[in-house]
Amino acid sequence: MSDLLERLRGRGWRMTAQRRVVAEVLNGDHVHLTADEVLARATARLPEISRATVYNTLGELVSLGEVVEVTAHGRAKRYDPNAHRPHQHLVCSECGTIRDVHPGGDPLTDLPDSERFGYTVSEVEVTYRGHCPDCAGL
Amino acid sequence: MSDLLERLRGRGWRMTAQRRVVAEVLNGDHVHLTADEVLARATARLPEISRATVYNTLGELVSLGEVVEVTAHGRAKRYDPNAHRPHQHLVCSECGTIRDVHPGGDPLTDLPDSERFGYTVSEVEVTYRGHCPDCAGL
DNA sequence: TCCTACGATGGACCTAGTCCAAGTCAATAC
DNA sequence: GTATTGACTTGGACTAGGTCCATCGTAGGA
Ligand SMILES: [Mn+2]
Ligand SMILES: [Mn+2]
Ligand SMILES: [Zn+2]
Ligand SMILES: [Zn+2]
Repeated sequence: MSDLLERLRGRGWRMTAQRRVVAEVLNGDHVHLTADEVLARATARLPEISRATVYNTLGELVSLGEVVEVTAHGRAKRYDPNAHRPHQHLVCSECGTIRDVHPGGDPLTDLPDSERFGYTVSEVEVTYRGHCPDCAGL
Repeated sequence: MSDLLERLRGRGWRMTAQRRVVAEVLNGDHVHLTADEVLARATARLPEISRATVYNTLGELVSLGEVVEVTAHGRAKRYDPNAHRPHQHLVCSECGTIRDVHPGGDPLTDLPDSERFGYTVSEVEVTYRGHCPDCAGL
């Protein structure tokens, strides 16, 4: 969405061509790209963009809460712009394909106080793993 | 436990000094070591053991289901010998300390069929993140 | 005791990601 | 419009975590 760019400008983000293309590449709702995939797509629009800038920009978007990092069992992290609707992920352990899933209820509240050991718990990441229809005929 | 070694021998595992020390190092219930930590402790007992062997052995223990891998947001994987009692993890995002937690119920059944998209879902990993008591005074 | 297939070794290699000194430019001020 | 400047970008070196492989060693069966 271009209102992502609006929001960022409103937060005092200095708008550069590089940041714009990274934000554009992440446009959409079922996007789970690796940093290298973001780089490839950004390079198609702005050939001189560098890897370091892609990593910097992704890191900033994450700390602004506009993008969430999805960690994937030994593979490269994926960057998910769908940060405003909480959801979880279903990953094919064969080919790595990711689907968004929305189980009911907040998994954070499933953790009773007696199991928190004085921690301030602020986040929970749930990853379901299995085989996608394509990989099922293993 | 030494009955881990028993079980492994029963499965036809060829018993070597290296495999024995790796299994011994992983002895215990609240153990979440990285491969490098396993290597360091194994080296203390058997100085000539190699990094490759530690990785090989950990990989085998994982595929035998005797150890589970815990992935940790950009840090090194951790190896958890507590594979027979299902549990989840609470991680301090500051210092990386891990606690075992046992929320009630099977999180796998929380995912309705309508949210499975034809996948054969076999596994779920839940990671709670927050600050441990020591790191709370940030 | 001998044999051999399975396991161990160490060093090269790889991928994902971080860091840095130097150059560039967006935004503000005039 | 021009000057200024600190924030942003760059490419390449660097690191951590992990894999691969040719060769050597040995556990366990005959
Ligand atoms: Mn998602
Ligand atoms: Mn554990
Ligand atoms: Zn698949
Ligand atoms: Zn901590």
